[in-house]
Amino acid sequence: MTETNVSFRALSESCKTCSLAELCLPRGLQNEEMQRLDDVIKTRCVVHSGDMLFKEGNRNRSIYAVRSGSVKTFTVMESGDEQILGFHLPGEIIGLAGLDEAIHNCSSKALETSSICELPLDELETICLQIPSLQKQLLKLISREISQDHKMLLLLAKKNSDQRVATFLLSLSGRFKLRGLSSQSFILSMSRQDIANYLGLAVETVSRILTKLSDDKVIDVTRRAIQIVNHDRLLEIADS
Amino acid sequence: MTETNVSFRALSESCKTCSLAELCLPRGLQNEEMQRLDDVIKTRCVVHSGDMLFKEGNRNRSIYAVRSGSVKTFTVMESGDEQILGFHLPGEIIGLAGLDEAIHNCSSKALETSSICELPLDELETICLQIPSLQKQLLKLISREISQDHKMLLLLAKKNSDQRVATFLLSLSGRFKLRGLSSQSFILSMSRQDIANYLGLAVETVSRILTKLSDDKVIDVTRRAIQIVNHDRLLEIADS
DNA sequence: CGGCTGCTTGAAATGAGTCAACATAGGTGG
DNA sequence: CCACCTATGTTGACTCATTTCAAGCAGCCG
Repeated sequence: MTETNVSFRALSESCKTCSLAELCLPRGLQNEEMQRLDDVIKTRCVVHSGDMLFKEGNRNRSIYAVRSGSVKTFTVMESGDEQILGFHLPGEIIGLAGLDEAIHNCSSKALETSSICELPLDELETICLQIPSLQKQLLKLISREISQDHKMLLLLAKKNSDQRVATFLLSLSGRFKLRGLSSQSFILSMSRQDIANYLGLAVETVSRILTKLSDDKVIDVTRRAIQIVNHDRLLEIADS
Repeated sequence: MTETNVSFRALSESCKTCSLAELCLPRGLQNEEMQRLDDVIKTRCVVHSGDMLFKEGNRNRSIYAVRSGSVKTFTVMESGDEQILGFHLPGEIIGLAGLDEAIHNCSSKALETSSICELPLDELETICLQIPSLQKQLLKLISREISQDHKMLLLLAKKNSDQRVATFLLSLSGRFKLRGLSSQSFILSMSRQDIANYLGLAVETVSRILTKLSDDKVIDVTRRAIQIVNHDRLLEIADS
């Protein structure tokens, strides 16, 4: 299910504070330049929970922008089980890894009904040559992805289970806030299993920690609805 | 200690198979284009074991190429202890994270006497606008960094200590081979402490596993000298 | 030749995983 | 619309891999 003629301007205005917007907004692109960007966006597709966006091994030099909803990216190990590499909210860009092989080296699946835009990289690169500030922004975006991954490496290498879950909740909270949504209360679009997988823990551990945090009045948990009651304490736990 | 006038051509020819070379070689740049690249390289500096290359928080939009020797990159946590993000061999490029803030968000320290080249990003970007293939290469390079980090996330989230150490040795082995060095026997430039830190393990665990691998005739360990005796078995252990 | 740092080894402690049972919500079909 | 069924999530008891603590060893530098 795809529609054409999605405007980059409309896209970026729908989430002014996020990666996607930054791709074109910060340097104040000219109208003509904007038009060029708009032309790049070939398709916008709507996917439903469980649908695959792209698959590891797909020959497709594109990146994708999440417009609404949320998705996860993951790789599948030889053993068959998956490792989740990230959860992606509206305005975030995915598919930045594996551009070197022109083959996606991770897969992406929708966590709920989501709207996604595809940006063919070849065309994006061409436009970057014409709009210097756009090239800069693209580099920044990718660089930020690396920084994010580094934070995750630290989490997995050094933090214990309490710290991991607390850090995870704070990360989501911060990202919701950035998008003008409540940082205090939000709905998890991913299962406990997905959270556990992402954080390198067992489902049972995640469940226990959420229960503990709830008992301690740090958060309030009702199924997938999270309310952060004591933000400071959560921060304390995350960085112990 | 810096010298000027380091040629990109010389640089890339000294390690034909690695990231640095790929930055300019694959598309067959013209001589004139090569000259532009050469001009970008401002300084080449020689650092000694323990010297800092760049520091977290430094305001410096540059990336660095390891010409000889080896370095580690790491962040320092609130608690004060460091998390090593990667070890970097000749031909590899570092400093790709944090370009978004124009501030290094990790530090880098030499593991042995090493020669490093600095590439100011602003100038590199300018040249990218003039040489389209260079822009492509730069993107590929950064993208590969992300792929590498994703492999590491998987390692930390899913692999046990045996698998981690085996994977680490195989990674080094493969990278040495890529550089025309022996993939069978090599010297570790990093301490057990650094390996443990990088792999999210305790020093003692790393030591024990190396001893066990040695007892099992999979590798031969003499202090920091490693010899891979049974490569297939090591692969088996890494992916179990 | 000390003394230092890096490495190894053993024994004990523990955090998180595994296994198993149970609870609950949401979806499906009678 | 209700009853059932399956998914997902929770909880408890036990196990085990890895860490921690402690001690000893070996190479290396001044």
